[in-house]
Amino acid sequence: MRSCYCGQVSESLTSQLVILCGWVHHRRDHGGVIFIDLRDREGIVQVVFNPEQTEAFASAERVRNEYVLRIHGRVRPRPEGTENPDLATGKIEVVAEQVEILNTADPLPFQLDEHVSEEVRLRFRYLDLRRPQVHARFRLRAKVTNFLRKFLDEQGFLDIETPMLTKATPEGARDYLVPSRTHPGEFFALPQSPQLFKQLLMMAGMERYYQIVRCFRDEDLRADRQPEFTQLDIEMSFIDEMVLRNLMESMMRNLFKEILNVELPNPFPCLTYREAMLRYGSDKPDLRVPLEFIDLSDLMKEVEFKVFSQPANDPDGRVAALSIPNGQSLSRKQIDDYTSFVTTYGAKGLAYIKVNDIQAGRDGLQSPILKFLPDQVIQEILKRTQAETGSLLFFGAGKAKMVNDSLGALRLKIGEDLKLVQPGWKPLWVIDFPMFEWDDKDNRWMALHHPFTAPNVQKIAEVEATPGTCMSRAYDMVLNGTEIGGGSIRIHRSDMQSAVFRLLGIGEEEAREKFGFLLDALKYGCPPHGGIAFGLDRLVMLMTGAHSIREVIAFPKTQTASCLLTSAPSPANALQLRELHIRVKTPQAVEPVT
RNA sequence: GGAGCGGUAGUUCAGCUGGUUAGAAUAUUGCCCUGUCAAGGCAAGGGUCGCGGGUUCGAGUCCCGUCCGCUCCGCCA
Repeated sequence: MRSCYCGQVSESLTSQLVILCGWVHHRRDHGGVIFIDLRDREGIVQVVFNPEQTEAFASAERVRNEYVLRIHGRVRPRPEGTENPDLATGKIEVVAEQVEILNTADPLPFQLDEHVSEEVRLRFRYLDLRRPQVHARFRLRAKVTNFLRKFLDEQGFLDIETPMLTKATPEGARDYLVPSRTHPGEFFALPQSPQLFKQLLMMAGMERYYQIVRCFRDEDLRADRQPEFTQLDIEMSFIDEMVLRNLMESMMRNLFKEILNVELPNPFPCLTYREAMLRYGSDKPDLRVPLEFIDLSDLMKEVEFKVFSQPANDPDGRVAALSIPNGQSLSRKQIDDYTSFVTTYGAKGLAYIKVNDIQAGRDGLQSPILKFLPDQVIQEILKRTQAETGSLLFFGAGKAKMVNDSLGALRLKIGEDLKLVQPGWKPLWVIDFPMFEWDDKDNRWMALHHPFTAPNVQKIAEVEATPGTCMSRAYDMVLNGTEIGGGSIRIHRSDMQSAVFRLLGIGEEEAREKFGFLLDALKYGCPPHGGIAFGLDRLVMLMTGAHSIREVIAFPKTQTASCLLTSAPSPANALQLRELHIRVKTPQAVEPVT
């Protein structure tokens, strides 16, 4: 049907006959000569229609934007002075001899080269996807998955599929449920991840498994969270965390080298969870922002200023500062804006000190909290923060979680606002996560990672004695402030697994019911194993410079988890519901919860 | 569940402290035009101001509710 792609017509084809297929990108009708920019997957080429070619010219007059054409034409260099350096094919043009209109097109709801709202883009996603820039992201995504498959295959990993219709899990995210027709009143769950299946594959002796697999979580959406998303899921037997991390680093380094021609560091820097929280207030720090927390908790224990002294003396409290070089130039209004920004993270306010003149001591400082702090404390603050004339110090005080959340978010926002974000790629590992986190709401321990993560101690008694300080063998890979992967060495002994379930408040009976198959499998010769899962959408988002994973998912959902293209979800008809043994209570019919 | 921003022509937007017939650009349609490449010129058509209610002599504009989109908090082992 075609002899070559539009985007690949080059000078080497000069005076040859080509057959092109594609869409009318633009049409310029000069009355006596008509130009059509013909677009296909590989690019755009200019086709010229002269009146001498009567039939072709007549067709070209009828043609409109986005008509689908098949063109026979001859390649020739453009006349001198009419080359277009902005076009890859700009040195040549194709003189049309025959045109076939393969299809007409109604005027598009929007023009492909104009800015258009995401709402309209998603409703007409198939048109949005025609745009070359949008196209490019999916081409890159395909190259990424192809590279990953090749790499893992060469490393001896087996690509094995796991069920989409599976069992609901307690803990973790809300499940998407699928009613069973053959088992009235019972439901499958779509997998939040193939976690247990990949562990079972290790117990099955597969040793190295990977899968590029869709996962489902029925939670609220964000720019980097969709209800269905894709993981690169990996599991290995007879390894420890260093083997796995080294291999995964190597995979990432090779990926970035091959796809983006970028050299990632070797090895990746590695931070403990504790250090990451201390220095950045985040377990996924963006190392491109050259600002760090300065801890002041010890300094504030004795001050009379309760806002600082109280958290300083609270074991769960924290006082920390963020020093902004040249932050003095921030206006009162900007500081007010940052204050209301941190209140969304639970902060009561945002104390600050402007350093107008570092030489002038207290007189060189400007701050509403100055009067509450003794000279010696002020001197120590200035010393620790390495403040200079022009610096602005922000303070966070309160529960450690709140200080970390608010100051951590402020660090990123200021980094962006003041253009402090360094260009490039900053990957790192975060390790030594706590095994458990106390949940005040439910009054119980929660697994920070998931309940199958191995503690970094051998003895069950040790875990049970010190759940609050016990570390896990989990690791996260972070890139430019985004968590792109996480995993762990797993528990491979049933007694340890039972103990962890117990600590999490999962009783014997519930553990049997929900995870009986896992506990059984652990008894029949389970190898030590561990793995990791990467958020493929997030990874590709970063690699393409997109600001949302929706940009790298062909047909994404909106924030309320609906599809503007297909109008899913939609009501089921009565017959379907009857077969599934389901009766729907419409929202109006639901009795108010008392 | 909560906070913020937005919703006006097919599209992207403007529309001031409420006041004639709601504008621009672009797209569309017609005519003119032989070297453009976001072609150009002339002309025309195109509006449930998201939806519902309220205030007012009068509402795109003010108030209340609601729906939709986006960002964030909660949530996401």
